Amino acid sequence: MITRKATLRDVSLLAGVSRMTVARVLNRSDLVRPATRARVEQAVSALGYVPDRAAGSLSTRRSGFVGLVLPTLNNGNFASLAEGLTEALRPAGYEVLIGYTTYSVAEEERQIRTMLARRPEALVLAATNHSPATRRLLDHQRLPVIEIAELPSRPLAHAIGISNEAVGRAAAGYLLGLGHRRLGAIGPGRAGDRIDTRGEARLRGFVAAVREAEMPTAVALAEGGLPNSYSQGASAMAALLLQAPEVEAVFAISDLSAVGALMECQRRGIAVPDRISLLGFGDFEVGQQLVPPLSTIATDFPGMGHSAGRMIIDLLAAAAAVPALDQRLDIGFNLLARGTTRTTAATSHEHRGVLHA
Amino acid sequence: MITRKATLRDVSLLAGVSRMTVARVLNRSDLVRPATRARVEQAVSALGYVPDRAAGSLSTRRSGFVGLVLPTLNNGNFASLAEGLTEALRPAGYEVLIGYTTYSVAEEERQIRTMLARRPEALVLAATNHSPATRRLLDHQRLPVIEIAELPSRPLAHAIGISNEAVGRAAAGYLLGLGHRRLGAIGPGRAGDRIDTRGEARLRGFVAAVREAEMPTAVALAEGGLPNSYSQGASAMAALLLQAPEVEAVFAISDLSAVGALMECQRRGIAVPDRISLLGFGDFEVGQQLVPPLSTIATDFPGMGHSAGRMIIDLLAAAAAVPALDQRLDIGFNLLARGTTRTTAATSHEHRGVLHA
DNA sequence: CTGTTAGCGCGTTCAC
DNA sequence: GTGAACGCGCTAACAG
Repeated sequence: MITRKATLRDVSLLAGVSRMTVARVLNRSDLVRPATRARVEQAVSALGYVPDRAAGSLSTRRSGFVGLVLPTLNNGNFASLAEGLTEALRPAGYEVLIGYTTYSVAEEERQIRTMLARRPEALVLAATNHSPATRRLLDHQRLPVIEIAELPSRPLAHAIGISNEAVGRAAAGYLLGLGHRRLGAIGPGRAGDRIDTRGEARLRGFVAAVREAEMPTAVALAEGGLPNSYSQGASAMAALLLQAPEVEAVFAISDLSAVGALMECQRRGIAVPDRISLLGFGDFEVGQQLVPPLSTIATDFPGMGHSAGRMIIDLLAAAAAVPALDQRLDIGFNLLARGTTRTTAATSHEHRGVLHA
Repeated sequence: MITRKATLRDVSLLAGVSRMTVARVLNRSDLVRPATRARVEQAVSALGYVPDRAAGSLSTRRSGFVGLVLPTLNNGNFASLAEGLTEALRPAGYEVLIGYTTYSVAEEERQIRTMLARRPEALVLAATNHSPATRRLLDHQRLPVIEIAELPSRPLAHAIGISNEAVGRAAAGYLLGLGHRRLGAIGPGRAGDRIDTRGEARLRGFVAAVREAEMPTAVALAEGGLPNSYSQGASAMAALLLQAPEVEAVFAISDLSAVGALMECQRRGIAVPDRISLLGFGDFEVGQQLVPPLSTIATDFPGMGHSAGRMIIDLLAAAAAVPALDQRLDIGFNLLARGTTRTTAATSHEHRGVLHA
């Protein structure tokens, strides 16, 4: 048994053919005689040979990688997005290289730089505020970049997602429509350069819409920095109740915090939705099971990942042709009125988000 | 502006030096005159040059990758494990390449083969039942393999984790110690070749211990296949109540199913823990916030990932020296008696898992 | 159908 | 301090 990893040459020697023939067998070219092919395949399995893609990539100039940069792995929505992207890309032979930034802009820059060294064929970014250096870096590479889960005002190139500000506005509109007059929100915390820009956009939209309706609004931010979590939702709810004891309806930037807030209400004997209506975002699975089930705003995270994958496949196939125009795909959102928001005859239970195709 | 991606040569041409000098600057060698270095650095940033690691790896024969194969991304415990591993490895310059198998043995084989083509320097596997082909494949590669989150009876090499069977036994022992006599369990479903072997090991341990105590036990498996989820826990609980209406204490294979089960009880007006004690596994964050807070068995997933990272760094550093013996690290577990299990004077609230060092 | 030649972008000698 | 030559393992292009 040889002591280093088997190479194409080892296989070719064992099979008594040239390296090129082995390569043909491996790449399913049908210009190889069955008998030769069999000898090669036997040698491959005898040696436990696995082709070295790094070497192959160097030659073909195609890495087979698509990079995905997420704020965190520990969030079901992003995990679903990653799975959707992976599944769309797998049939086309691409692998997804996942990095996470803990919501830090500086860390995003580091991650992207590290990924670029692996020569990804496309990049999917779930953050939308990038450092100037990141923007410059990306400008120099000729590779498709898709921003996802938001529709940035200053996009790098393509974007697939929703307007998080519109989500916040929809939340406000819905709660006001229910007849609530004293609104509140639970927003994401910050820590250093770690910022949940999408969450803040939802919060911004919410506050703006409430102000425009000339209603009072109170906001409590989760302490202890990101990522959003159940316990932060609970303590933010406690803070909100201190600040605005008469609050009637609360929009939580994430289901994670909404669940924590709901539990805090239960511990305090505050009836939901009778005394306080509660609305989340993200449609996390746990929300459906809670008693009462959580009202939330849903958007299709696996679908976003999948769309990004399809877009990448198209973009890469058409790369030789006309350079594509930057695309912008709004996948919309649904407000799911379940058990934590007061019901009135006046409100429908399905509120389609706007779709700018 | 050049039209292809910048290379070392492009930088060297622009800076008016040789490629070697650029390489020296990039690799922080101090044998370069400051003035030369400055010129090079300027050229690098002007071109937005990022070194090609695939080419570098080919030359150094070090990919800088560590592969991590998970059952699913959509599980907080595995996400934490991945983050722990990534953080331990980052300072040493390794990147983590994550793949997931949806609990399928065949898919694991495919994933591992794909990863091996990227020449990882080590592999961390969160599954413990591998196909014969996978075992053969791994035998041919000379690379450290760590199985994680379980201590397999037939390990490939190194292992870091817990005995999931011991977890099940501890669950049974604890519930029996509380005075419960009619026990039940909610276990993982199956679908085709998708199997949650760790979950099944916990279930096996639980059932064995109950039988040894000569008590009756009922088991309901979640329908609809993997992964485990909140809704499956709810429906499994419903099935269990049908099958064994008088059940007094239930062990759920995962907090995910435990939460679903708890909610199902709330919907049916079944008092927890007064009528039924409920115990989960995994210490998911949501459990702490629930009312009542979920009793569970906790183990340190980020810590496991971190330990694996440290082990890999050590193994790789010592690679030249003596081939290391296979290591086996039991990180133990804690039973956290919170609000969903009946309290008796006889039980302590901390039950340390056995530690076989 | 099969083999030969050249080169992908970088690191590692060794000279200068 | 700096540079030239060779090779990592593979594939593209052409020859036979």
